[in-house]
This record gives sequence, C-alpha cells and structure tokens, in this order.
Amino acid sequence: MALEHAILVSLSERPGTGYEIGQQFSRSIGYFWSATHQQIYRTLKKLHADGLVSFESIAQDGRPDKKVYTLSDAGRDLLADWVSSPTPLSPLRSDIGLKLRAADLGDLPTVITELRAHRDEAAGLLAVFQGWEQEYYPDPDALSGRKLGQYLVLRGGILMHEHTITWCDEVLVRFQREVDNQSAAQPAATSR
Amino acid sequence: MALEHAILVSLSERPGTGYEIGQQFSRSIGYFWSATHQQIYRTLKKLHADGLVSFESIAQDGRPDKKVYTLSDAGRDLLADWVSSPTPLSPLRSDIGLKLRAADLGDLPTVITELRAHRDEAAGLLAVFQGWEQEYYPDPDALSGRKLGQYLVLRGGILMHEHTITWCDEVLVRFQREVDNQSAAQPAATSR
DNA sequence: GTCCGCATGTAACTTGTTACATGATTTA
DNA sequence: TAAATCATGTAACAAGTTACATGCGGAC
Repeated sequence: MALEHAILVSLSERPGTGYEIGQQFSRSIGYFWSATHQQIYRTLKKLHADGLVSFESIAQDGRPDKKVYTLSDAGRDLLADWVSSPTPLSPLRSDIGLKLRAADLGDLPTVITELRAHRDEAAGLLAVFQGWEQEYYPDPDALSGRKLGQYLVLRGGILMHEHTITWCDEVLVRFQREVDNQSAAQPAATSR
Repeated sequence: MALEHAILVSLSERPGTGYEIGQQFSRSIGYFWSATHQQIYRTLKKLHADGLVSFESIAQDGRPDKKVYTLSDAGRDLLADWVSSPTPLSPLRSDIGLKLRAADLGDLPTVITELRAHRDEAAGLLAVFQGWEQEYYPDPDALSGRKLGQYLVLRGGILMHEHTITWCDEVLVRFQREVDNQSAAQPAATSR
C-alpha cells in the first residue's frame, strides 16, 4: 500500500514526471522509501485510474512525451487521512541480523571484514546526511510546517545510521576478541 | 532470497516442522526476520527441491503427519558461504518516515497521538528485549560461538528500538511546540 | 460449545526485482 | 566513441499478504 502513499507524498511536494519521482526516490525521499522506476510507472497508472492524480502530456523535441503528474483533491484528502492514521511497528527484515545469528558457521575473519565494510558504508551515508543537515537546516529551531517534517525525517535517518554504526562497532569488538582467543588457543595454526 | 536463508538459519539451530519454524519467526528470529506460515511452507518445498533440506514424515494420532525438516550438508555449506558474503546497506521502507515528511497535511494533534502510540509500542518491545537480555545473557562477556551471535542480534534489536524511541521523542517535542505556537496565535479557536 | 494450539495446505492478489527495449542529447 | 541523462515502457519472476479450508484435542 505504502508505495502509493510515497508517490503521493512526492507529488504533494511538487508535480513531476515518473522519471522525476524516481530521481527523488534515489535521493532525498529514497533514503526513507525506495522504489524502482518500473514500480513507479506501474503505480502512477493505478493512481490515475483511481483518480488520485491527474497528468498532462507534454510534447518534447526528439524525446518521448513526458507526463507531468499532479496530485488531485482526492489524492490530497487521502494523504491527509493517511498521515493521521496509526502506524504499527513494521516487521523487520534485516539481513545483517540474520547473518550475525549464524555467524559461527562462517569464517570469522571474513565475517569481520564484511561487517567492517557494512559499517563504513553506513558511516558514509551518515556523513552525507549530516552534510545536508548543516547545509539545508542551519537553524532547526526556526523550522515549521512542511520543512519541519522533512528535517525530522532527516534526523531519523541520522539517528538510524548512528545506531547501525554503534551496533557494528559493538559486534566488531566482540568478534575480534573471539578471533584473538581462537588464535591464542592454537598459536601454530598460521594458515587457513 | 533471504527468506530461504532465514529458514536455513532456523534449521541450523535445530530441526523442526514448518509450524515450529513459524513459531520461531513470531518469537526470537521474528524480531529480525518475519514471515507467515504460507511463505514458510512454500519456501520449504523449494529448499527441499534444491536439496538444501531433507525431511522425515512423522505420523501422528488424529493430527495430520508432521514433516520434520533437517538442514542438509549442502544447506549448511550454502549458509556458511552466505554469512561470510557482503551485506549491502538495505534500502529502507519506513512508513513513519514518510508520514512525518507529509505531516503538515494532516491534523497535528492526531498525528501526535498516533506517534505517541508508536513510541509506546516500541518501548513495550524494548522492555521485552531487555528482559531477555537479563534472563538469557546474564554474563555477556563469557559468551562465544552461536550464543554470542544470538546475543549480539538481540543487542541490535535493543539499540534499534532505543533509536526509535529517541527519534519519536525528538519529533514529539517539536510537534508539541508547533501545536502550542498555533494555539497561541489563534487563542479563540477552541474546537476543531 | 467455543476458542486456542497443533499442523498443513490452496488460491488469489499485491509488491518488489531484474532484464530487456527504444531513442535523442549532452559530456568526457 | 563511449558513457550518462532524460523519458517511458513490457515481460517474467520472486516475495509478501490475505483469505479460506481442514480437523483433532484440550482448556475455559
């Protein structure tokens, strides 16, 4: 259901083509909701059939026509209801959690290397987010309305990646100790 | 892909029926990977066709036969490879993030009420997790192997819910201030 | 006598992923 | 001349959700 809402949210910020919505999904909104262009086109078609968006075809030189979609009144009403509706805790699907749970089946040093890569990736994204925070929201206390919501979502992303990094570090420390203990127990085993 | 791995992880901890795996998915493992029983039965069939698990039918009085699944050597090898493989940052799908981004379209006091409910739900789960931590892992420094992995996943869950609560609180403070400002600006508007 | 736990399944549908296809313009 | 950007789409498949179906035994 929520992909529809994600697209409506994007259109509520500004009208745009499927392509442009896709851009947003791989930039700002994309850090909290992802979708491929195929999903977007498919869903736009459905939203149009349901009367939640309208579009205007714009002819272009050389390129195919573009369809600029706009939120309809019905779409805006639906969004307003939706943002005020309850949000149950969403079931999790965390690959890294699963892997950790079975980590002792794999090769620990390799697991550590991959975990560090994961951690660094999160740290990279965190830096990007923190850059945005400083650039776009230098005075967070003064924010209100739409801008405030966007800022708070960004804050959520920052907190989330901080959490990921904290967790990875905790795991890395413990796993490193585990490796050290093993090599201390079998000091002759230098290879494999 | 990863549902297959989730089931293999469960079977690597102990053999079991589809039903029992489902139980695990709504308890321990379920807090990091969720699946319905339909998905599980469907996937078990596929895993069996691929030779990653085997099963033994056990006749029962009155009840239908149960199939106790066991991880095969091939399944164990596949799991070992998988836990050592890279884990890219997974794309996010956060309903609450999306809603926040469009929060100004809805009724703020209602949004606040729902957000508080969300926060409290997370706090409830956090308490459950913390209970487990104390009950099952009273001496975390002494853990190793399989148990250590399970503990670290639980730690991840605890950190995650703490993050959720921190975030919700941050948002609640800001939104409450927003409401106060609005009612200060229009002190006569007591209803609606 | 009704609900809960055990135990497995089918069917229909919605979402999400991956690959392929087209075609002009701009940038390296 | 190879690539990236703009712009839209089809097709096939994998994964996830919801509803329905069966049937015994025990608890309330």
